[in-house]
Amino acid sequence: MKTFTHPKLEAISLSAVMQALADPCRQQIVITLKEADGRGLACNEFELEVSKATASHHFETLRSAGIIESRSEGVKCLSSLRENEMNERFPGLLDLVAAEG
Amino acid sequence: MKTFTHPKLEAISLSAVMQALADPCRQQIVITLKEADGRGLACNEFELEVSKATASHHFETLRSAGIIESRSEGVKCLSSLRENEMNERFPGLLDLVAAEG
DNA sequence: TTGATTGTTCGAATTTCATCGAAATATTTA
DNA sequence: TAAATATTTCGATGAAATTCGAACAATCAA
Repeated sequence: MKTFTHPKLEAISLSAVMQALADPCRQQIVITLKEADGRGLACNEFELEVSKATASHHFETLRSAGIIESRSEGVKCLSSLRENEMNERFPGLLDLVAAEG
Repeated sequence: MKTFTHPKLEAISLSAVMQALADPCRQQIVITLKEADGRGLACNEFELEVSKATASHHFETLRSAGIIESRSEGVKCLSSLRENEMNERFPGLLDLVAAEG
């Protein structure tokens, strides 16, 4: 069973977050997660036009930047937005991304 | 006399803006411009720890992303934030950067 | 236990990015 | 006109990011 690590709120850097959110594929992930409204989504619930290896990389990028959190559940990996924390650290930022969807 | 081109408001993309703002050196430029409160600043008024060639590249990146505008004045190049336009297109985004300063 | 499903990790190819020194350009000043 | 100043452009380099296929690992279902 794979476990994921997530940075603490204070350790989240603007540079890493901006970098992560600059990619259209990762923006799409954030938009889809926002629509899911807190429910954790598995990788195949995102309509991404990249290989699973690439998708996995994008989730890792968003996770290490502090934007999403992931947990294993059975054979799946459920991801969700760290929306409250992101709004505390960078108010309004996720909304800007969602507004592009 | 060098003239600069600036993208129209509608042509400003979130990806390009995020990408531009992900770099610490460019964040510093934005912070300094915000403090200048609308006054155009020449390159040497920023305390950047990079060569002039690199600095020029960073200004170009911010310019083509739509974040700053530049104009030649004599031998200098004065840059300023496109703050009103950025606040219209991506409300609050520049403030998030400034808050890191 | 065999197979199907889900996702990660590895290794490699390609592209993009940050950086610099040197040369070029434009403007002002002497 | 020559020198000084401010910045861009060029060409190169090394580092980082994106992408993929293939191999691997874990779980579930038959």
